Amino acid sequence: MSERHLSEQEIIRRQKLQQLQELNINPYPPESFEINVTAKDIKENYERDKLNYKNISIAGRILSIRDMGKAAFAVIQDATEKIQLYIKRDEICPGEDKTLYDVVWKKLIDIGDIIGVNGYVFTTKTGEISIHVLTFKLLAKALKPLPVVKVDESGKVHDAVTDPEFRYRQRYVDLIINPHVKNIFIKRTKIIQSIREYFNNKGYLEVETPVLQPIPGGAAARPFITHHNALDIPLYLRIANELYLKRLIVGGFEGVYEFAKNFRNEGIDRTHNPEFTGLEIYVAYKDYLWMMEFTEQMIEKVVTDLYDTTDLEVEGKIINFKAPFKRMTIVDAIKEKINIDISLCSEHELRELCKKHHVEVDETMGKGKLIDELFSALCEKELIQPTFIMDYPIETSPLTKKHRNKPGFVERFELYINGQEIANAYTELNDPIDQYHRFEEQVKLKQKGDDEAMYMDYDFIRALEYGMPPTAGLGVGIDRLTMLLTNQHSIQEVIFFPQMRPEKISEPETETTS
RNA sequence: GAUUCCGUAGCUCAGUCGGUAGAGCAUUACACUUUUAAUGUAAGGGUCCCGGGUUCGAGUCCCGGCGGAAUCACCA
Repeated sequence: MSERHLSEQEIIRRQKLQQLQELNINPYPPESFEINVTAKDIKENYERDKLNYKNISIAGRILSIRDMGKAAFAVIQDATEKIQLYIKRDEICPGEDKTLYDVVWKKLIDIGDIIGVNGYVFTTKTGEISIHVLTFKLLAKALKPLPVVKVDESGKVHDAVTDPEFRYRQRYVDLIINPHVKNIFIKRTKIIQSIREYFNNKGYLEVETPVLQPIPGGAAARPFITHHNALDIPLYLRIANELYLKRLIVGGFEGVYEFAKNFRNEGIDRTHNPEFTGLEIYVAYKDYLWMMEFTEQMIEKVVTDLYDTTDLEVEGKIINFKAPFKRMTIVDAIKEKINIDISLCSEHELRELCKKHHVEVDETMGKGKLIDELFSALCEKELIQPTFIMDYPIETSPLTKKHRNKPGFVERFELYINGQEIANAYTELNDPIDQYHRFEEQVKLKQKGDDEAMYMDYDFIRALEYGMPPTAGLGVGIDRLTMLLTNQHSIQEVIFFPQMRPEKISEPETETTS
């Protein structure tokens, strides 16, 4: 066991812990502390209904203390809000013994400690709704000092902890001291709840499908690989759940969806985390045109549930989420930019176009990929208002049904908002023979060295051979959608514990064991 | 993976030309019965991210590493 390096303040707090125990105060009591009110409730309703707040019980974490001789003020924060406490020595210590105030409160209670209090609500002479404390109880002693963030009269925040490394590694502290952070995550949950409600109201079934998959399918991405000892086989963490949900459509469910943690073994940046949340939904007897309406209504509902409006300011731009959204084919989107119909271009001409517009290409890229690159470079960033981009080239969409009247293209759309891809949807390919050939193409790509090409999945083909009804499917990146709807620039701000390099724990010098 | 920037007290940050390590908050002690960035007086607190190099002397300059951020690349 190595001795942990403790700061001066940490040593003092450990000494206080001992002193508390010597006073027969358990710093970590086991029993429940019953509360009957929240800080938010008090702040919102006390003025209207003062009689209801004569005998309250509330618990929270101490954020600041202002001792003033024989009385003191403190601020505690519960799950909802901050609220001020007023503590008078002679009220919490009515007898001769003033230990509880002079020693326990003034010496042994610190910022960061969690306490429960009983008392009544009143308004101070400066007009702040506060709790007049009659009794208090220590519920948990904090051994590490909490960073103190102060807000002045004008609302300006002083000494805010903004260091991203500190905030992400110690998110628990971030959530305590940066109230807006908590709000982002509450919104994230509301977004998911809103979507779930939308689906459930339509009678679709929420399901669970495997995270550990013998063949990682449904997307083009490098998987994480692991090993199952008992079966002695490799297993992959899912990169998508698409193929399993479609198997359920084959099985007779007519609407299934899943909020799925997916895993991709790729770079980490502002918009990518190795594990992220995808939502996928499949609805039988529908096509991608139906799915477009379904999607825009879903997005409009989510925004309205969240903000009671359909206009949102994101990165300084007003985005209007009122359905219907603009629709445009990928061919038209590019034509609008460079006045060339790329559906008429040969692969060689596409390559020249890419060069002309400084789009990096390599030999392995086919027609579909080149069109995709052109679109990304020329159009993507400018799609600020919600826009469906439709009818993608077939090469990059191996799970999508061929377009009903455009050879070489598929029935696929992506929804772009604020220059970001938010959703991706198809009329699903349900022709088992076509699907088999598409997989074969992917396998060829894999053999050429494309480590993101898809694997052949014979069981999925077998499922399709039993017959899958015509189906529309949709995938939504929940993290990206949350970023958009909470106006956050980085995915790390919408994931509680974003992936980071492990902290290096400096080991003190130890004797090498033989 | 490339480039740029950053790393100093528990937190937020200064640190000049290379010359004994600084402030505010927090902490400790004392005072103070309606304060609110409470106040007043005093005190303690440092692996200047790590390792080399240059130098009489390095928080500061150079090289390497570690960690983080941004941009780019990659990720349809």
